[in-house]
Amino acid sequence: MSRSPEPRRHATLASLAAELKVSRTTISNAYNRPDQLSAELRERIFTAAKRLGYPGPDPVARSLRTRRAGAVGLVITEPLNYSFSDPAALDFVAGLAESCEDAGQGLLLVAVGPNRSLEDGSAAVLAAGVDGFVVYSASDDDPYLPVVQQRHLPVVVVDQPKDVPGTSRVCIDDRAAMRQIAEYVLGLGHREIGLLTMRLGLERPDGSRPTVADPERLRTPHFHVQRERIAGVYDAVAAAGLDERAVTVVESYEHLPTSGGAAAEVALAANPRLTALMCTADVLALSAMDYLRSRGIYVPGQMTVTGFDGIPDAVRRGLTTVVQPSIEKGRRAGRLLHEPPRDGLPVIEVLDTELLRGRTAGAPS
Amino acid sequence: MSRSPEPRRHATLASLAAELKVSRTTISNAYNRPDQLSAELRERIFTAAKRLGYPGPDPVARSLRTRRAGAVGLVITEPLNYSFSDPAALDFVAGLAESCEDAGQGLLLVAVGPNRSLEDGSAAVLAAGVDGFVVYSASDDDPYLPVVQQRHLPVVVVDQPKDVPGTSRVCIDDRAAMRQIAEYVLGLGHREIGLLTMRLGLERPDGSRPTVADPERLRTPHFHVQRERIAGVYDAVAAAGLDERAVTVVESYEHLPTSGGAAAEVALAANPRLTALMCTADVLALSAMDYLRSRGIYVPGQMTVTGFDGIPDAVRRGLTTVVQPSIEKGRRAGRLLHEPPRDGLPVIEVLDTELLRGRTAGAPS
DNA sequence: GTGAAAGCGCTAACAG
DNA sequence: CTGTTAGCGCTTTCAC
Repeated sequence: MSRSPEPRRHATLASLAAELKVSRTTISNAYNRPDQLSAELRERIFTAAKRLGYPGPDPVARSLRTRRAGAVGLVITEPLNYSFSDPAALDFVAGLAESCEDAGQGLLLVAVGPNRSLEDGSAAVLAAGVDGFVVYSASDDDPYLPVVQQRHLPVVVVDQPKDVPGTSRVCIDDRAAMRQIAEYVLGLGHREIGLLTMRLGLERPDGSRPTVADPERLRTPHFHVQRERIAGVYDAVAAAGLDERAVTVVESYEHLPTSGGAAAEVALAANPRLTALMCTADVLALSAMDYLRSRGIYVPGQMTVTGFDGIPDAVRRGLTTVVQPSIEKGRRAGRLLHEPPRDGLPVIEVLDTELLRGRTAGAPS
Repeated sequence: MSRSPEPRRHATLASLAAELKVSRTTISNAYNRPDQLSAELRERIFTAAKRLGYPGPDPVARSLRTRRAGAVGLVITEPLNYSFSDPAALDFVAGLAESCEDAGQGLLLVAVGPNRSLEDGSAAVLAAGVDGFVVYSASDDDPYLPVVQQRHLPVVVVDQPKDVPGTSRVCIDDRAAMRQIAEYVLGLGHREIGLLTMRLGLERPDGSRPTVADPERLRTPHFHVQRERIAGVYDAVAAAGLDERAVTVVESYEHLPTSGGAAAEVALAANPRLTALMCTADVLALSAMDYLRSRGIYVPGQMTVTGFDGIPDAVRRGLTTVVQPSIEKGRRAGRLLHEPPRDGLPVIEVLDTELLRGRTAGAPS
């Protein structure tokens, strides 16, 4: 395989300088400070570079010298197929990517996932050539967060965990938003409500069937977001003067297209008198709707269903839900890293949500 | 803001070595070759590291030394909202991410996009600290490809462009797959076919309304994949002994949820006798179906609709389409980078596709 | 405009 | 098991 003038070994800034008999500074300037040398010389340098196959200053060496990597690390602990199948998470990533793009920064997906051991994942965090991290929706006891913090780089947390000292966060008021939609549902007259939620803890208990969560479990401190959303429902229930037992919480451990249906089934089995199924995520609600339809249960006539997130699919299908600005979350997280507040103090940005009154909630039959 | 024992400036391997009065090698070994020193010493080092806030060897410096960045660069020229709204593209990214994760490599989304100038985008490619690149579905004249090649790193191209010398590629046989589904449609008896396709060129002509593509345009060499799929239809048409004019090609420049409907409208206006709408992407087909329904045109009774990709939504809605293994494409692309063939020769991997006979194709009315 | 000197923080031989 | 010696390829004062 003979190619065109293959460079001896590998062209470097120094070899180029030697070839042209100019100083390394001059070559560096040609790439980084065009105004520091004559246009002709610059041209001559670029020509020689092309001839020698010199691709320009080595990014890694430059990073070492300038102490800037030009990239942001994104740490998502959830399995990738979780995140890539949840439109809300995806929108977040898209927003973050957009913001990075605008700032000319790369976005590095850090190889942290359930396929890998904690050790490997930590190594990946430690080995990431980035200027800062975004940690997306981690559980309160996420093992990677300490590792991220160990890097002493700027960090922005999205959604959860709450209360990471010295760290900025972008989030919504999950509790208030959920309370609002719960009040709406209660206002319609529902008194027996199923609440379908994502897993509340990092561990995956027995198998993977959804289970009814007992009050004990509802208090365990893991996923702050789910907890807050559940708390929002209880807030509304209490405000309406109802008993806590009006709510049947079902926890789904998996994140499949059918998970919501499975959870709905469990909820209805646990309490056949339910007239409303509230869900902490649209994907759950849509799946639950599919299930209900397959069972010939009419929505909203026989069953009210609500979601959370406001993903396009849900909006299209008229789901009554809470719309949260997922893309904007991503953008904000990026901006917090790219243009940190002057005073260097951590910031908490709480974004607005909106109750979307769709066609899936009505009075109980 | 007074913190706990804040390190003087910034702990480094050298400062740790000095502190502990051991050689730098020993510290390095503690992190990279645990078997090269006693367990106690290693422990002692880690303890001191924690105390000084030393996060372990600097990734960038290590990369410079080892000549490995531990990350793969992904170059997608399409606008991000394109890619993030196309489930097939997304599946590809998920597959690639999965493969990177398994290999312990990061995945760097390179800031190349329409928001940025060619110059900025090139700079991003040149500045990416990666060990190789994946270029996803670029047009034949994509301006970033030469820049990627300039880096002299391993490159894997996905789908297109074809014929990049010395570069491996993962793809499917678009032409044969499309021919197959076209033959199926023709076999049902259709003789006037609308073919809805994504944009064929990099530029965006007048505005953004879909347009009927003239034969001239069909020959312009830009997006190889679209071209091949169109060619597959013409193959089938020719094999059936029909005239080329049996096909009305409509090109959509945008990539919105409604683009397929808009293209369908244009196609039907151009030739009201159409009995089938074939699409080069499921997203187009699904949107076209929505449009048809809104116009009271029944599928497949009054209009046959077919897609391409086999995205979950399409499968769920019973679309007749070609299923391609998007996730596997991503995995393969990653593997080609992580475990390159021994002989170093470029490889072309052609993945299998499958015709899915759904519920949206029938005999013409 | 250009060059010389001094590292950025680390790892990889190779000796001891 | 530990230390010594050399850089990896680049940018950045600071003189000239």
